[in-house]
Amino acid sequence: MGVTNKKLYTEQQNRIADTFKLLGHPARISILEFLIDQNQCVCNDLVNHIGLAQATISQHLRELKHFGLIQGEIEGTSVCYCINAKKWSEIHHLIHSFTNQELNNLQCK
Amino acid sequence: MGVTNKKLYTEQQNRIADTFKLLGHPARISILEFLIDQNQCVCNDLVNHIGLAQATISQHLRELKHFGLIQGEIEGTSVCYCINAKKWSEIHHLIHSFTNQELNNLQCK
DNA sequence: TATTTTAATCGTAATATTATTATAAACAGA
DNA sequence: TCTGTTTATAATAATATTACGATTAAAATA
Repeated sequence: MGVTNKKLYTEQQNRIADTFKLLGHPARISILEFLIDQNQCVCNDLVNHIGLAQATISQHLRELKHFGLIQGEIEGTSVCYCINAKKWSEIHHLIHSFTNQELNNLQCK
Repeated sequence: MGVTNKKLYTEQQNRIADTFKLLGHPARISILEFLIDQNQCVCNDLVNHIGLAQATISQHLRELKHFGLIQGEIEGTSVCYCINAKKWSEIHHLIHSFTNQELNNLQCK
């Protein structure tokens, strides 16, 4: 138990859920907002801005990176991160296609 | 450890993350899609449709209900669930306001 | 070369989540 | 009333997530 059985769902359902899950932590929301605002930044900027331990920020950055939502470039001793605009757009459309669904004759009687 | 310190983030960031988190499981995506498609349904319909144990479906329904995204009405021995259209719309707008943000001069050099 | 800076990773602990079976409660119908 | 149906909840187990400190690795700088 405790393990999600992905075979019960369609690929699309898993894709949507995985995307929502990635965004389902305030640290990652904060990181993304900071990146959108600042255009780019370095790991240490986020440590100072958010107030989590460096290792924790690094862990969140790794998740965002593995998903392809951000990318990092080594610049000397630091790593410059920015959002991958293509992936951001993909995610936006995927999420929008789900939340934008029309509810027709709802309301339980 | 293992506990998210919500005080590090703004109310809005927590609200957005909580919303994404709620939607971050394929069973709940599947439930919502079924409800959108069928307009309304009963717990047992979902058990048959998804293939999880009844108690597990009930647990997911409870989370969606606590969030206000669905509502249930007792009808004899069963409970008729449907989506709360107002909350669905709120969530749609909240999420959209986040994912729709413009990325200006991105790309790490 | 030695030191400092920066970020990734390892090891670990606390907590949360997901799933199950068993049980209880509420109602319908024989 | 007794029985079956339906759903919720309790108890529990497995796994995932989040956070931290310590360590490592790589590059810049003294």
